[in-house]
Amino acid sequence: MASWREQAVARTVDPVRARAEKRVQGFLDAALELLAGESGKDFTVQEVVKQSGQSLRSFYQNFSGKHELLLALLEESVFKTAARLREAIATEPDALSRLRCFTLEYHRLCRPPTRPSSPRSVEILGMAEFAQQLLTDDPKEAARAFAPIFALLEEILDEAAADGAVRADLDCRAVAGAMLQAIMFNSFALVLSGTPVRTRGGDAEALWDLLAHGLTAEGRPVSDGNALLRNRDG
Amino acid sequence: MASWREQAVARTVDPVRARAEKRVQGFLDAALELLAGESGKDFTVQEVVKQSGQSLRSFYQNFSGKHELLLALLEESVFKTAARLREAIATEPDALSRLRCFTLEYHRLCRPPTRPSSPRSVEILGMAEFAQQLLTDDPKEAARAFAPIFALLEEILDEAAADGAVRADLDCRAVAGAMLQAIMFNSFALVLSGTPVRTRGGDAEALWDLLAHGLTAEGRPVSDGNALLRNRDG
DNA sequence: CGATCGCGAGAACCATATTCTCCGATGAGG
DNA sequence: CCTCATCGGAGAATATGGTTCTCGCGATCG
Repeated sequence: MASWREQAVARTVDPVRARAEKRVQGFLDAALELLAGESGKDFTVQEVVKQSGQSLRSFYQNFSGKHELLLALLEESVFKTAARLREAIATEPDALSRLRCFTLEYHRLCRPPTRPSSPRSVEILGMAEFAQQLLTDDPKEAARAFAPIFALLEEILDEAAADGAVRADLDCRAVAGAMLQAIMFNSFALVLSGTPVRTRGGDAEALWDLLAHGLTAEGRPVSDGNALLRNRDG
Repeated sequence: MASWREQAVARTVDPVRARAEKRVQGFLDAALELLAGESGKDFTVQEVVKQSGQSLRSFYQNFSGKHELLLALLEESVFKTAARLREAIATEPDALSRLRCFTLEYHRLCRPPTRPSSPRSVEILGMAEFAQQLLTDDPKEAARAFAPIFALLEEILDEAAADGAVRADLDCRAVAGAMLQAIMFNSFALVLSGTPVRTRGGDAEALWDLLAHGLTAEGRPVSDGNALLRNRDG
């Protein structure tokens, strides 16, 4: 085989690729800094370029456009988040507890920081708008981007179903989708109900309660951990 | 009282206002046509102007900007939708049936038409993106815009709670918010689960099943009407 | 009749994404 | 060391879409 040719090519190509990836990472980091900054989302390509100390041309050489940058950020964010969630649920004893833990923790990660100075809780935040756009404009890409978290949740659901912790007749795939969207966009629910931005607390538990009593076989006890639901006038 | 002065003023102002409202309606109708057209959302202000046969200046005289046009469209759409839902649930015998009917019907209205040639099912469709933006950028306005539908759902929930058809410890306001967002953005759930665009059918019932078993007291029978849930590999 | 106002036509302006053009630096080959 | 090609930096140019401004005509009102 003529692998010597490949080798020769590789010798020139590899360093180039390495530099390219460093550049890409530079843009990604710059974008993250801007997301973390007070300007929040709505950063412009020019800002990313300036922040990264690189050039506009470099940007469009490494990314086909802003869209691709955002997609890369989203995928990175989802990947890290999935890893973090895996850690978080690792210590839970049974499938139902893991399910609850997943719900509460992911809900927390999808929430804007209570203190604006919170330590870079997640980078997803500014991505929310883009994520929504992707979900409507490019379902295929969106599904791929969220696959890590989705797979994790589906795993847990399958376990729970196998354990008999949740109803056996559930379509785990469909339910995982419903749960993910319910958790990610729970803030919409709060807004729709006119809940002022404070009075935040217990909403994760309320969501879990709603989901759990929909997931749990009728007579079965539920690992609530608390009963924070209160009546409207209470 | 100096109502004669108001009268005098009114005599000049009223026709002006009337013409203004006709103009506004013209822009609204034009926008709806564009939404219905194949170009779908993403219409530009210029297109609306051209379609309406009016002038750009008129537009910015009647609307403070594109944002306000979209807001008006959304409010109109929500209002009509709420009315339609009220009709739809009117014939249902009990609160729980009304709840189920509301869920299925609103889900249907929030769904892109299965046949692209469906008779202008709802105008909300193209508004989805704007609605999301409003929900994140201007919670107060968003809550106001969706108030008609929200109020309707809360009514039904209160009735259901009074009837003992759903758990008594539910915070109806919070649950209404969660239900609305779950229904409106159920398409996100399908996308996240990687469901291809076909295979659509039964997802409204699946959602209702999930919600109902979370809303219904444990041992209580549920007005399912069907049991379309199937296992993933089924 | 004349002044005022509404509004059509469209140019002008601004912000952003995207592309293009020029040019210097760097590194390989002679 | 010299030469040349490629990489990539700086930033001008272009495209699009929202928003504002200017002009002028015609209707309406006093």
